Amino acid sequence: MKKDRPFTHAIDRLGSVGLRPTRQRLALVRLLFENGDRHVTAEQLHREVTEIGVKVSLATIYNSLNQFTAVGLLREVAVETGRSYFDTNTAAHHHFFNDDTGELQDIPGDSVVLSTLPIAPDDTVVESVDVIVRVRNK
Amino acid sequence: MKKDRPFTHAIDRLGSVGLRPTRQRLALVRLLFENGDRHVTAEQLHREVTEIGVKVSLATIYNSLNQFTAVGLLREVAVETGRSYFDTNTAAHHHFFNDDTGELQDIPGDSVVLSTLPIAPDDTVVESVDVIVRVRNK
DNA sequence: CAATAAATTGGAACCATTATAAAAAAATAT
DNA sequence: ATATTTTTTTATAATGGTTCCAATTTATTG
Repeated sequence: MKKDRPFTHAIDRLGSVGLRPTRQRLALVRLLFENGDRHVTAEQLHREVTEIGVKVSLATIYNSLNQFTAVGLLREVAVETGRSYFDTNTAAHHHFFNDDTGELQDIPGDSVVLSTLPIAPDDTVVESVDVIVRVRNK
Repeated sequence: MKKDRPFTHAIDRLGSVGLRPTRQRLALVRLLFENGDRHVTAEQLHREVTEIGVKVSLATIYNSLNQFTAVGLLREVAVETGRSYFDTNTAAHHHFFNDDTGELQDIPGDSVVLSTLPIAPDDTVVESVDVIVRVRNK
C-alpha cells in the first residue's frame, strides 16, 4: 500500500497544532506542505489556491499564514521591506535571495556556517541568526 | 587647529557624490554622519531634523535617504517587513536586531565570520551577505 | 540679474497588511 | 438530528510606510 492520503495528512497537521480543518486551511496546508520546501508570499499563495479552484479570501490567506507561523508550521523570513515571505522549512537554515527575480531559496544544510557567534549586547539573548546571501542573475 | 568645520564637511560630502548642498540635505547629512555610525528609519530622521528646528518634509526625507543610498553614502538593511533601516556604515559588516526595541546595531568587525561562502545558484553571482542576529531583552 | 535646471513640498495615490463586524461553518450539547 | 455556542471566513474599511505628482521654491548657469 503505497498510496498517500494527503487529505488525512493535512487534517492531521492542522489537528496537531489545534487548528480546525476548514476547507480553506486544508487547501493551504496541502499547497504549502505537499510540495517540498517552499517560500511564498501571501499574494503568491492566494494566486495558487485560486488557480486550483478553491475560493479563499486574501484576509484568510493572511490569517492562516500568521496562524501557521504562530504555531510553528511556518517561519517568516525578512528579505525585503514591503512584503513578507513564509518558509515551510522551520529548521535552522539560511537563504539565497535573488534580487532580480525576488526568488527566495534555501541554502543547503551546512554550506554556510558561522565560525563565531558574536556576544549579544548587554541584557539581551540571541534568538536566531539569519543569513541572507543576495545574488543577481549573471 | 583642532576645530572641526562640520558645515564644510557636509558640503564636501554632498559635492563628492554630485548632490547639491541644499539646506535640507545639509541638515540630514550632518545628523547622519557627524555622530558616528547610525541606523535610522525615515520617521526617526524626520523627527530628529524637526527637533533641531529644521523644516524638511517627509517626502524629502525619503528622497534623500534613497539618493544617499543610490550614491553609496548609505546602505539599506532589511530586518523587518514594513519599515526600512538605513545604515551610515557602508563597509561590509553585520547586525544585531533587537526584536523588542526595534533597535539595529552593528556587530563589531570580525566577531562574526562565515566559514564558508555557499556556491551561488546557477547563473547567479553573490552580491552581498547579510547576517542578522536577532536578540530579545533578558 | 535673467533664464534654466534641480530640489522641495503637501497631498494624493499605492501597496501590503491588519482590523472590523456580519455571515457562514464547525463543534458541542440537547 | 437539531439547536446552541464557538470559531472561522469574508468583504470592506482602515492603517502605515513609501512613492508619485504637479506646483512652487531654490540653486546654478549664462
